[in-house]
Amino acid sequence: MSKSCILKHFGSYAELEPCHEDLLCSLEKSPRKINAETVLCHEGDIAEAFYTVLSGWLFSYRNMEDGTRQVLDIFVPGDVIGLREFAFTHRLTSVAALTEAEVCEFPKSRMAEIFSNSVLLSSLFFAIGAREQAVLLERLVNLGRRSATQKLAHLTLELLSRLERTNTFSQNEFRMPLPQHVLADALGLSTVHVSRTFTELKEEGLMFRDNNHIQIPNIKRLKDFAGFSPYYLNESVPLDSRN
Amino acid sequence: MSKSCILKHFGSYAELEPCHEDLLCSLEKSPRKINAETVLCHEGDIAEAFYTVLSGWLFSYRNMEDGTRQVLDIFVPGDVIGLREFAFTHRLTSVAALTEAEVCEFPKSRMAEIFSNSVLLSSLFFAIGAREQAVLLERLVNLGRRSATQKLAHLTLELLSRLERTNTFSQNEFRMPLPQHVLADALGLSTVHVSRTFTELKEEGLMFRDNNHIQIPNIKRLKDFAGFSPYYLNESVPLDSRN
DNA sequence: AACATTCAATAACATAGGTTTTTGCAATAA
DNA sequence: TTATTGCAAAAACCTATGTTATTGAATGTT
Repeated sequence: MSKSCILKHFGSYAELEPCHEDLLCSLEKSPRKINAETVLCHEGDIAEAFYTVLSGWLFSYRNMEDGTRQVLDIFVPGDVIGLREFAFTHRLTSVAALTEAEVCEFPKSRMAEIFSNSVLLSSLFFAIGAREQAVLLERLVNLGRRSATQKLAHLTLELLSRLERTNTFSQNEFRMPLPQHVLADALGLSTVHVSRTFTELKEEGLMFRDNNHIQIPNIKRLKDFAGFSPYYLNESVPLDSRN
Repeated sequence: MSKSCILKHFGSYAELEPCHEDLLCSLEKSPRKINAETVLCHEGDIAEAFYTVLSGWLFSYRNMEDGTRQVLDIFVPGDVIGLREFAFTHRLTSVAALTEAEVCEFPKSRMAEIFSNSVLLSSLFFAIGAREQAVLLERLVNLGRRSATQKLAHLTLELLSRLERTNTFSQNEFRMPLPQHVLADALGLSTVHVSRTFTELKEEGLMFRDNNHIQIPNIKRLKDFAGFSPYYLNESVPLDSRN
């Protein structure tokens, strides 16, 4: 849990000057701890704040009328939760924690402040929103036109790739604290089929999972298999740091 | 084709003053006509401009390695094409016209101008991006957790709802110029199954289609059936018009 | 007219993934 | 130790949707 995870995250998109850093840091005041399995907010609640994720994993989801559920976002440290609700009075999804986590609440109204004080930070937030769209887009492709094995491999690679933006680790293994029923709800599959799919990936030697621990013996092979190209996560327009 | 479609569209989100209108109108200089079936830009191209849609329908898509295709956005008059590529140097998807259409190109660099000149317009563009996210989110739910009939009904209702924001018409019928293979690629289905699904909806009396013309005898019944709630399209935060 | 092309409907058959159920294995509680 | 609970694996069976083909209607082309 480094001092400012959001700084590290935002800083990976643009050169930040002290004035920007101060403004960003002020969005991480008074962190709040939440336990695993705890619901942070509910679909339909009044949405008056965003959250930055300091540590831990969270996810957003929608409960369907037929008792089914769709998982929509997975949040890791450095992410901002709820940006899209800037345009809405009520929450579009519920959000819950997957692990113990720390989040910092900051009110929507602070966005106006950002828009009026800094062109760079305005651009930066706009760019973050654009990247969120790119992630959703890729998930749409995943759900629409890939097989269960590809879906699972692709989502795993997406998460690994996003973690690599701010962390470095052994490249071919990492912890992914998503139980199979959450993966199922994220990929539009049944839990049983997620299990089958893991054993299939294991039998193919593409990917191994043991108790949330993922191992990928040959990343390139898995990427080819899943049709994963990371440019939608890692390529970005350099933003100018004046003002 | 009214004089400024984008004004009408943006104006439905916030009270615009003359200075904002001037700025927005300047994004609709020199419209360019494109024919149906024409490709406007290709995935991987350098992305240096957005487009506003003056008239006609377009769609964005991704061609997959296995010859398959995923349709990602459907654009109608008033929409902005390519906003999400603000954060990328290359296009994430290809875009093509469904009907004869008119679009206006404006360079990405104009966004900086907007960010530095008007807090209201900054907020507005941010809000448009947020709404685009909400649409993608709902599509994710659609692909992940709904049956083929619900998917088709839901997408139809989404489009009707979006058109109603700036147009008014007979409420239960409209023109939806999407051939079945485009619907299939948007919903992750086969063309054959889209056809089956239309006849099923017809047999249930929920929805009729003849040559791109859609009729919905009982909107409420169809919305209930599809699990469609329009708040993600029509509810919005009022934006302040100072500056 | 004759022909080609596109789009949609239909049928017959194949399969990926869903459902239900049983089992095993940890981790925690009693 | 013995229950209890929560995941995950596996098996058997079911169904929604995919695939391949055929046909017809509408439209465009020569």
